[in-house]
Amino acid sequence: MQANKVLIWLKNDLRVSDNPAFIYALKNNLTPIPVFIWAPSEEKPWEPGSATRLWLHNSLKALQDELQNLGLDLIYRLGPSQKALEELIGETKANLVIWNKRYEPALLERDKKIERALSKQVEVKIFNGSLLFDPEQIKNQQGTPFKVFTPFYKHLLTMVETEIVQNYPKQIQQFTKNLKLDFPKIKSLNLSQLELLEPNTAWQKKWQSKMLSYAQCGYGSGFDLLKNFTKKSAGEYKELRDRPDLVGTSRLASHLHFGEISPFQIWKTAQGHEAFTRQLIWREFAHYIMFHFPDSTVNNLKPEFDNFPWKANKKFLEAWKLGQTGYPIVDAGMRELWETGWMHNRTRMIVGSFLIKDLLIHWQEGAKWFWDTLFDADLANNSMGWQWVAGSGVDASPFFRIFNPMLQGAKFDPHGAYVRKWCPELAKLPDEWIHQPFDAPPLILQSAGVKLGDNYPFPLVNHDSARQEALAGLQLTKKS
DNA sequence: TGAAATGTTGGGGCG
DNA sequence: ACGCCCCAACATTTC
Repeated sequence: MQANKVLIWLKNDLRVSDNPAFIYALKNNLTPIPVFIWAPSEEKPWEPGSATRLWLHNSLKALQDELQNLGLDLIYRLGPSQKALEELIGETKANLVIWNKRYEPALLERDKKIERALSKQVEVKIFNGSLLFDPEQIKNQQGTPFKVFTPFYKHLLTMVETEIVQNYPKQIQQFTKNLKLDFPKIKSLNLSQLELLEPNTAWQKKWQSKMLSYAQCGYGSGFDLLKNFTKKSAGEYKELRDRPDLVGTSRLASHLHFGEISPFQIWKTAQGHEAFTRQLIWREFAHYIMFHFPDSTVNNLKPEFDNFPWKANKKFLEAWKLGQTGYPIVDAGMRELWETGWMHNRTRMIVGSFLIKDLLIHWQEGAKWFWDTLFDADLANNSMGWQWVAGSGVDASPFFRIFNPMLQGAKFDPHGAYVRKWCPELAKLPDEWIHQPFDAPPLILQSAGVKLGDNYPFPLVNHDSARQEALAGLQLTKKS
């Protein structure tokens, strides 16, 4: 007897293990037909950025291999998503369509429409494959959404324990033994026909090939990363995670974002390393806030910040993007991002504070740049991170908490190794001046080969006076 | 998941 | 010996 066929509409769940949609199909002896549909315009206003496309291309390639080992093909189509799905239903005679949710506001809305439309002809099932808990499940005692992290965290901790004990592990291997697959012939585009890698200019092409060398995609490399991290670094995570000059973080963010690995798998594997697993709950919190406050990806959660006298200084913004602000720790971070598609979390906070509170540029500009250049660009995390730094979000850092780039540098990059790596023109400066070349005696600069205004820029602004200006601007938000 | 400004304390130098 | 000042070290408040 032929098994019934089920369309699995893949999104940011590019794995087979612990993937609720695949598990459902295999548990019920259905032949899964995995489909990926490229429809970037449906994600507006946050269409996939440049780094996202590169990672996605490679991640799909990795998944395709993984699926082929199971005897499955990955079908590629172009959007509109609804049309593509309806055509596939016709071609495959599938009577069930399933997918794992995405929580971005535009996609939640799109998928609701598609669910309504498809339900007229087939059964539709929707799972959560990317969060420990669906944001809809979680309410405080008053029945309203949590707005502060700590109570949210405590609330989730108890739920996570129960959930893991009851439902984990959900490895696909349990189900593949009895697979009797008869995968149908269906026409599909090639991955390259999706044109995820279509640079417009020569420099984009160069940027791409450089960036691709940093993109180790797929379930396998993600899981290796996790295992190594748990074995070697997780114990020191609490002490080292704030040190951009050392390797102290897991670097799992992009794997998690694209669903190459599930949050449960990470939780389970890293269990007991509280400082680390706590970060997973921050990710939950970010998605939770985005779900309950969908316009927080574009608007201040605290509306009084609309009154802040932001500056639209293109020159400053460009200098920030390229790592030419004259503040070494800021420039090192921005150059690391541009070069590798990743930036250390501590440096993300420093460059964010600098853009907002020293250059007085709106956090949306920073969010857009990160969105385009980060491999791990994730709408929930990105929006929460930037609103946190700006002080305009829920449970955010207060605006007046302004990072001093020299002190942050001295504290978290004490020997300047991080700065020396990404700003080689400063490499010969002694530790004492590495985070503030503009204060160094001329002779020291000279012997280190640093020529301010020539091979390294003068500071765009003076931190002390910029800070005063930011605090004055804060007063304006309190009026009216 | 700051930093600066301001306040307090206590030890030591010194008249 | 004593009071006074200085200032480092630490604590508290403020932005």
